Amino acid sequence: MVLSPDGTRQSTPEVDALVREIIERVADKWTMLVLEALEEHGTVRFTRLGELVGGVSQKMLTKTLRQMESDGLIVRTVYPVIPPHVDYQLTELGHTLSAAFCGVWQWVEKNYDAVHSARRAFAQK
Amino acid sequence: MVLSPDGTRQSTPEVDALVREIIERVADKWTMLVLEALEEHGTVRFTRLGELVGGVSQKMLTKTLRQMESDGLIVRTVYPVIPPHVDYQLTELGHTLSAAFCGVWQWVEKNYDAVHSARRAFAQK
DNA sequence: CCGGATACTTTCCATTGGGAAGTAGAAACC
DNA sequence: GGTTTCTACTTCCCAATGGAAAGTATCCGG
Repeated sequence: MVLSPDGTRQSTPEVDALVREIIERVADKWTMLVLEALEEHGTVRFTRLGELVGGVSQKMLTKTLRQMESDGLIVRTVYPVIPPHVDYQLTELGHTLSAAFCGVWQWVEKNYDAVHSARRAFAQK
Repeated sequence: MVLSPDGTRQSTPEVDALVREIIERVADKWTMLVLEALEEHGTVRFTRLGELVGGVSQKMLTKTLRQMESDGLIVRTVYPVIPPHVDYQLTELGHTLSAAFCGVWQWVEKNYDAVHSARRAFAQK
């Protein structure tokens, strides 16, 4: 691995591409909302998760969860019973990503007033 | 405004809706990439910004920039000359959002290896 | 008078995403 | 014994979104 004198990774085109690809995956509203829901509620089943996230179609919820599972952010546990029982929870990696997003949530909670007044000001021009 | 004893805002359905709406706006790949490009390069013109972001169509770049302007994240300055000259820079609000996203960038730089190996492991099942 | 420069805007088409209905299979109800 | 129920999807159809490329406006330099 290419390292700078201070031990951090260097910014090579290859690394940039990898980082960029993850950013595009992670900067997705459903991913972010699922992350939040799981962080707040721990282990949650499919239907409940849909309710917690709110406004998500089952199709997109399934897709988002599969992606997050494949990226190592969540664990999907299937109990082979009928009716089906599947639940989801964050992995350690998922928890760390959730923590990284914490600053963004705080920013929104702190600044939504500012954004809305900016919008009003912009609207009447 | 509704405040908790500790002075933080309470989580009411109205506030949740506002926060949610901003999250959906901000959790967008182009918004995040534009934010990053402007944070790193300061004042940038349209075409250059497109190059810095990379892979963005002019249509989406325009749309993203207008949204960010309306949300008070960036300032758009038009110099009435020909050929046209327009440049963009972060507002103070934009800088604070960029700072909030800092943790996410760091997370990605630190963990993209973990994500990619999770993907490989997931792929062969 | 043609081409170049810049910041869009428009048009056309492929992809994405929402809504609703369908699927599986045992168990509980009538 | 037939029917409804329960959950986690999957599929189908259609509307909305986004990309690629071409068009627009305007002046200046050759």
